[in-house]
Amino acid sequence: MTEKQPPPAPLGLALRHAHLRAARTFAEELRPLELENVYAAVLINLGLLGSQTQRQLMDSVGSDKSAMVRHIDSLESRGLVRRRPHPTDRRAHAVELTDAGEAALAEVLVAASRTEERLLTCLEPAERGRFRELLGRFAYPAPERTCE
Amino acid sequence: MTEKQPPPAPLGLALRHAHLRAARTFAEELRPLELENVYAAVLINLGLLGSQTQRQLMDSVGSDKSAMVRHIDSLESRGLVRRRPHPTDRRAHAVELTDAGEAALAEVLVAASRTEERLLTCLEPAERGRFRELLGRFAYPAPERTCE
DNA sequence: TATTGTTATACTCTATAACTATA
DNA sequence: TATAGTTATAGAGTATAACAATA
Repeated sequence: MTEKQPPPAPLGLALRHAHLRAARTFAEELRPLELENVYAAVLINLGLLGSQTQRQLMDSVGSDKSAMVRHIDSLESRGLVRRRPHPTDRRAHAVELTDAGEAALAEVLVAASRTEERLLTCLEPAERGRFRELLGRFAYPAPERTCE
Repeated sequence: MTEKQPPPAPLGLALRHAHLRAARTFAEELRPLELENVYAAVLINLGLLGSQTQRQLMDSVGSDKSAMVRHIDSLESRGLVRRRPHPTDRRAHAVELTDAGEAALAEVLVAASRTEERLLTCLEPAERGRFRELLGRFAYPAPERTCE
């Protein structure tokens, strides 16, 4: 096989590898909790932002709406979240953490911070904040015309 | 629903959104070619690195080995790649681009560079190289003990 | 013994579309 | 008319395991 130095990987491939690496590390850290990455992401979002509609959770977690129905079903059957009537929109559900969900979230946050610590050892301490900041703007572009 | 300012997203979630955004943009640019992202990634890798085993392609594209079998099957049935006997390892296949594959690759590279241009408009020109560099080290950590 | 590629399985996600009840 | 949530479907990916040929 040809043995060349790998040229700079295409941006999309680098993002795929970065995401795979992060997802695998997170999955390892979550294994003792018997929680999958997506479920952990839902709990984290509910913890950060409080009660959310399924629509909001879709957007913040990045799953589509039928997947989100199943995720909430699973989390609800495990007693970690509950669906409540939305106070102003009768079509929507307000999904919120139960007490068991709050407890699970605390463990998830520990797993998440251990994950980030492991992932970021690749970068110099001074670079870590810069990377997060650039990644944040790349991942969540402001809806201005500078960013289509 | 609670209306707080979103705190800095967890690293893993930001990577997921970043990858989703890139994958969707790339899929849009690839639509006229009737090629899916993974197939394009295989072609790009073959173009960059020359003939590769399926094992090598798995690693560089990030698919598992049974998925890679199907990808190569599809690309081969479209006449874009061919499997050749590996010169030194008789278990392995040397996967290489056909002439039609080289032609398709040229179009894929145009789509890829348009994609990157669109994606990176979120960042100031001066930040783009920095982001790629940090992302590259994050995604492809050197196998030293500084990076587990 | 370990690895490359192949096949098969079960499970999950994605994309799509319909449907309801609301807005 | 559009949206939130639900359900159903087909297609593709993932994870796992087995297997043959070869290292």
